[in-house]
Amino acid sequence: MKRTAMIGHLTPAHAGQTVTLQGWVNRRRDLGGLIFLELRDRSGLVQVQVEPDSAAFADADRLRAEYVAEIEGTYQARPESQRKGGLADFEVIATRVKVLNTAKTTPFELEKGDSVAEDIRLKFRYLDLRRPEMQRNLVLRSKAVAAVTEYLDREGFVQVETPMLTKSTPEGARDFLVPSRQNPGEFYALPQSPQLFKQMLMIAGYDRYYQLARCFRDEDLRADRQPDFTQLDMEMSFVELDDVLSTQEGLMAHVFRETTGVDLPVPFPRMAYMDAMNFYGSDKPDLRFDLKFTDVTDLFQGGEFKAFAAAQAVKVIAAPELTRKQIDELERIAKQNGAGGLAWLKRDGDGFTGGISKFVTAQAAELIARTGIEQGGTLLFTAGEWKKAVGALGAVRLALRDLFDLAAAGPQFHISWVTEFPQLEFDDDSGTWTYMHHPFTAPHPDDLDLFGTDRQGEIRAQAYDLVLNGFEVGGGSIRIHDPAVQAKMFQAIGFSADQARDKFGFFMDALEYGTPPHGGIAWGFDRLIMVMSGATSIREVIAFPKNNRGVDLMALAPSPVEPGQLADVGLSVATSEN
RNA sequence: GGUCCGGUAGUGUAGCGGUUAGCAUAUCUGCCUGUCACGCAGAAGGUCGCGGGUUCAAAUCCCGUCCGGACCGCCA
Repeated sequence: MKRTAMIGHLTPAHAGQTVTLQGWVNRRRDLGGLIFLELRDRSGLVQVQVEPDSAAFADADRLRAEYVAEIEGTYQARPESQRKGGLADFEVIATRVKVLNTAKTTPFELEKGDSVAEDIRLKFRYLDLRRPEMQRNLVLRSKAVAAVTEYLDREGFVQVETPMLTKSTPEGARDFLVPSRQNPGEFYALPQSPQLFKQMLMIAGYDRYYQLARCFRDEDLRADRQPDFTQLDMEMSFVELDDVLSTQEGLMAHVFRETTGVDLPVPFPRMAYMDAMNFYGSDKPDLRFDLKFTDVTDLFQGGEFKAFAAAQAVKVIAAPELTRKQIDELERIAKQNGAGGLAWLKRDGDGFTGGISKFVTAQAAELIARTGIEQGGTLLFTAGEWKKAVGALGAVRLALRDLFDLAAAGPQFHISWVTEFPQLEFDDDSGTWTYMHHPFTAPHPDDLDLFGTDRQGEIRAQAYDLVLNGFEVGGGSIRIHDPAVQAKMFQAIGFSADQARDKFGFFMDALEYGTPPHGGIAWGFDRLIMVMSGATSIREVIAFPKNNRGVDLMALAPSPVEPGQLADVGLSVATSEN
C-alpha cells in the first residue's frame, strides 16, 4: 500500500515528512499559477498546494470535485501569515499528483447535502454517505456496536444468531412472507423479533444471550420506523426484574460513555405507566422538560359545561401565553390525536378570559391554585374518554415543546424506565382482551388471581420500556416460565389450547422441559443511534434505508420479478382490479 | 385507509393571473502565485411534476393524478 497515513491521522509530528495520501478532491481553488486542493478521506481533510513549476501541476490541473487522487508531498507548516489554527496550520506541498479516477459532476453538492431533498440523497446514497455528517453517524453506530459487544462479552453474554427464514407468528405486526420453492404453497416469514428463539436459548441453558438482530415488520413507515430494522436483543436466565434493569443501566451507561462521552446517571428513574399517561399523556414521555398535566375531572362533573360534565377525564396543561393562531394549531394537533377539541382559557387577574371562560367562573380560583397558571398564561384542556384525553394532550405537550424549545433547557439526554404496564388491554374493535406487550410477558405474581375476573385489566405486567428523550428505545419483560401461567394468559386473550398449539406448538412443548425463570429486553438500535446522533430521522443512521413508502430509491426495490421466478415458487400475481 | 405540507435549470430557492421565468451555487471557457465558500469576466443550462379545466392570457386560480415529506390509523 502506497498510502502512508489517513488524512485525519496526520499530526504536527509529521511536519517535514514526505507523505502519500489518497482520497477524494473535496474542493479545488485554482489561482491560475497556483492550485490549492482539499483532499478528503473519511478521517479528515487536508489542503494540498501545487506549485506551477512542480511535476504535479499538469495532473493537479485535471482534478475536479470528487475525482480520486493520490498525492505525494511534504507535510509542513503553512507560512506564518496563512495559519488558521490547529491542523489548518499545516498543508501538503505536492511533489506528485496521480489521478486515480475521474468523476462525473455530482447530482448535488456534497457540502450542501443537509439542505438537499432527501429523495435525491437516497437515490445517490453512495455520494450522500461520503459526507462527513453521514460518516460520523455510521461510525458512531459502529462504535456503539463495539461498546455493546465488549460490555456484554465481559458480562458473560453469548452471541447467538437466530434464523431469518422462520415461521409466521401473530406477534402483532404484519409478516413479510417468503414463498418456499421446495414446499409449494407454503411460506416462511421473516422474523418480527427473535422472541421465541431467545426464550428457547434460555431453556437450552445459555443463561445470557445477545444478538444484533435484523427484524422485519410489514407496517407503514415513519421518521423513526423502517420495515427492516436492527434490534439489540438480549435475554437472561435466573433473573428478576431488578436484575435485568440494573444490567441494562450498566450497559447503556457504558455505551453512552464510550461513544458520546456522556455520563448517564444510574440507576435510571422509573415511572409507572399510569403516571406516565396521567401526567404526560404518553407511555414514552419526553422528560427533558416537565410540563405535567393537572387532573380537573372532579371540578366539572355534572356541571353546566356539557363537554366536561360527563367526561371520564378532564386534563389541563399550563402553557405560556398563546396567540389565537397558535391555539388553533394546537387544537388541530389535539383533534388529530383523538380529542374532540381543545378548550382554552387565558389567565386574567383572578379569573379567565377567552375560550370557555364563561363556563368556569365557579372553578376559576381552584383552577389557578391547582395549575399555578401565570398571568397571561393559557390553560389547555382535553376531556372525554381517559385514554383519548391524555393522549391528545400529550401530543399538545410535545407541540408546546417544539414551539417554545422547552427541551433545550433540560439535559441533552434523559433516559428513564416506564414500568407497570397493564398485562391486558381491551380492544374495542374486536371486543376482546389482548396482550399489551406480547403473550409471553409474565404478569406480576400478586395479580395472578385477577385472570378471568372483571378486574383483569388491572393485572400489572412485569414489562418495562426504556425511554430516551421521548423515544422508546427499548422494551422487554420478565417472561412466563410456568406452563400453567402461560395457559392462563392464552385463555385470557381468547386463544384456545388448540390455537396456541398451532401457532407456538414448539414453544409450548419446550416450556415443559425445565424452563428457568428468565427475562430480557430488546433495544431499537437504529432509533437509539438516531437520538444519540441528534438526527431527526432514523434514515440518517441507516446506510441504505427505505423511504416513506418502503422503496429503496437507489436499488429500486421492491420490483417485479421474472415470470419464471414466480413459477419456481408456485405463485402468480393476481391482476389488481380498481 | 385518512389529514396536512411541498414539487420552478444539476442543486437550493424567488416569482403566486400579463416577466425575455429572477437569484445563488454547481458546470464549461478565459484571466489570476497564498487561496481556504478564492476572486473577476463570460457562456451554457427550464416540457415551472403530469393531465384536464377556468380565462383574451396560467408557473400562478380550480379539479384530478403522480411523486416526496410529517403525522393519524397500523406498528413495541
